[in-house]
Amino acid sequence: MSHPVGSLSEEYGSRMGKAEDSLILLERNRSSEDPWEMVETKPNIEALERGVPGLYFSCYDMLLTEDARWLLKVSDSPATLAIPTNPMENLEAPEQCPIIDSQEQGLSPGLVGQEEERSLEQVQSMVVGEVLKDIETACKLLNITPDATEWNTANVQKWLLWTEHLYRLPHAGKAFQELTGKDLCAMSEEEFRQRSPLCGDTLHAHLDIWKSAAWMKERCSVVETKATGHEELWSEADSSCSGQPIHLWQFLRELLLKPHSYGRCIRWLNKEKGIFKIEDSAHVARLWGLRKNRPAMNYDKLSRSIRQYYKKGIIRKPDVSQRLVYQFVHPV
DNA sequence: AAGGAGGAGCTTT
DNA sequence: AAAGCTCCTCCTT
Repeated sequence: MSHPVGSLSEEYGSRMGKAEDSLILLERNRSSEDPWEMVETKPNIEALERGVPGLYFSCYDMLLTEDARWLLKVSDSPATLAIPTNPMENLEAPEQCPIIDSQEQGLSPGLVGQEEERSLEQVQSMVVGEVLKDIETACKLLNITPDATEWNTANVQKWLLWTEHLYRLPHAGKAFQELTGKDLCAMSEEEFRQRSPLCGDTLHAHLDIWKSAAWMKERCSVVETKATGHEELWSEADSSCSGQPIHLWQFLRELLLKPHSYGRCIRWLNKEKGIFKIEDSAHVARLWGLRKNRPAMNYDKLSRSIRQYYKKGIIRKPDVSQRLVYQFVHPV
């Protein structure tokens, strides 16, 4: 079977080939519903309304197909364009999105072949870039390392919770209790299935992708960083790497820093004055809960914590108080 | 119904 | 001890 990622690079062909099977398996198992309310199809639709002749898609969604070449043939199909987006962080600004042009450009047959090859390569490097980026985001959010072999039992549970949450899998954490990342990595797909008949294979596939990503990071992070333009990949300059537990206000700042990923749930109203609005309170609370490993987190509790900042002079209500709008006392 | 203010006791680090 | 978490009451939008 011809897979999009398989021929990506001879260097890590076999490794990625494995991950690629995992990705396809994931697609088969994934619910057709958008697994993450945070990133809806809205941006795609907006893009369409603007008449952008490009495709915005996630690596996972792309791999749904048997062959990435379909991308060259679907630009006249709006239904295909409204692809449910990747749950994590795939919606780049349009200008940063690789755009796959279609035959609308009136290419000659020969050129079409070349273009296809080029586009395919483009797509492939994008797939890898997106996967790495998604994992990086998950790591920051969960405060775990990308290398699964370094996970302790708590990290494993976090990862499980996260993956289950993303893909609406039944909770299987108990079946993997007491297991470290090393244990997990040593387990076969069959062993995964034994522990969790319902989603063991999916979890195993996901872990495989993480393993591949860690492998690739080690092997050719420089190349990939260049190729995908994601300079911040695996960067250390983040609060999640400082050792200290993250503060709520820092976490909110981080979300605000990434409007591409979180703009649908929290955004600046006035960045200069530090005024921001929580657009989706439940979602921000869920993210905070994930970050702090507090499954019972909700907006009621999160907002109580924000209100504690009033006395400390970190966050306040803006002069004209609005629902879900807060202001950093010391904007950067 | 959802959000906001703040008290109070508890937990985690 | 600090920083939240949790639960709660009362109030506002």
